[in-house]
Amino acid sequence: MAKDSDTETRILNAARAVFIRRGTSGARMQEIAEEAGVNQALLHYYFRSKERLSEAVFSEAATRMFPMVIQILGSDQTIEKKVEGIVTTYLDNMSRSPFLPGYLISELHHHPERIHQLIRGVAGIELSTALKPVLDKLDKQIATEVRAGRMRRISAQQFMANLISLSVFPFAAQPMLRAAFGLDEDGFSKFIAVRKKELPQFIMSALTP
Amino acid sequence: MAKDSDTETRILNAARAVFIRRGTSGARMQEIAEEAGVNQALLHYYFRSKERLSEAVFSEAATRMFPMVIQILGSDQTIEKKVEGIVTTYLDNMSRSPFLPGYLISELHHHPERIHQLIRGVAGIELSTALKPVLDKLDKQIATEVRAGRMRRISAQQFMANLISLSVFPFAAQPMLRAAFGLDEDGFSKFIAVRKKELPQFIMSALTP
DNA sequence: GTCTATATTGTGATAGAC
DNA sequence: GTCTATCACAATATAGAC
Repeated sequence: MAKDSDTETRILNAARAVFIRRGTSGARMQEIAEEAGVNQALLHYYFRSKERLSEAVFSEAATRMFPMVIQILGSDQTIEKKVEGIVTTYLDNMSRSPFLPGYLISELHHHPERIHQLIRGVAGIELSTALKPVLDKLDKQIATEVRAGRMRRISAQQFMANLISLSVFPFAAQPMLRAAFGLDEDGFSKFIAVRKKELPQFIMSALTP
Repeated sequence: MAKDSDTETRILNAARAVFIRRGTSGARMQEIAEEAGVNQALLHYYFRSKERLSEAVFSEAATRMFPMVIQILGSDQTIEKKVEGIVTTYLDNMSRSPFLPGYLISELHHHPERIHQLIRGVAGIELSTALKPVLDKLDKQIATEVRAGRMRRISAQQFMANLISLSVFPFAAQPMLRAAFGLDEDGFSKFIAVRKKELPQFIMSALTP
């Protein structure tokens, strides 16, 4: 039911913006209150503490990041479709939320214990438990392709790490890349657009014997 | 001359550990003082403020990260040697400082203005200015290879982004990868060792027609 | 150079009126 | 549900003795 201008929703929206911008330690309840257009006491009325509010934001962010790769890599598509699916899905998603990767890396770097909070919120199980069958299935699929001479040997782990690295890192390192290449916001978007077109070919070419 | 147990050096070492672990906002002067085995007042005696101390740590970290790629990609080696050089250098360096990428991404994400501090400390010039001739030269080198039929077309920017993504991202996302793959510290090291061997082949295969 | 106070401000959280 | 006022403590920074 909750209208988009519900006080609780407005607070959560403001919290998301501030936590992602400042990080959990750098965020101030006062700034969140201002951005939500309410006073600081209301934040505690709805979320009890800064800690709980930050957990709500983190869980939501993690949920937007992790299920996709599991769903796509665990599907019954060809390797080529999976590569395209990961690249397209992540580049599109991250283009809409370009600060998500940096925020998640930052949070997990400074609060590694939060990793246990991952996925559990969305599927009720541990991340590695959810991923295990996906990796096993992918290893088998790759083995079949290798035997048919259509693919070079690579473990599902390394395969997945390469896909995510190539798709997500440019967003996580966006400030560095922009400074290094001298790109403004629009230039960076174009850089990503090129990537979206070329990355699947690049990866498939690396996988083909 | 400065002995390794100089008070100033001990403070800087402690600051490096704490800032990298907690981030600039999360770090506490008290924790740094404890880790250095001195009291809080001495931190201000040597570095005047938390801000300045954090700048010292950040500059040092940035300097350990960025010059390598410029040096290697700007050299006169073959593309293959450059790929090998980047992968080996970064994987070795990051293995020794596995928290560096996460720290730098985190800092630059929450304090993007710090980007201007980059490189200037080491070469006295802007990052993009230092990189421009390197990218131009690399573009020419790639064009030559393409004309000779030895390489697929790719821009120096995308080429460099791919190299760094594949080499650095796994360290930046270390907490996620370890949770996802169920790896302990040793398991992660082995994962990186495999990467060091396979990544150059993977990349060269992607670049070859 | 190094220490022990201490000043001063910032910040999460709560009490209580409306 | 929402506000103002305020508490309690954390954290940076400084003064001044040794």
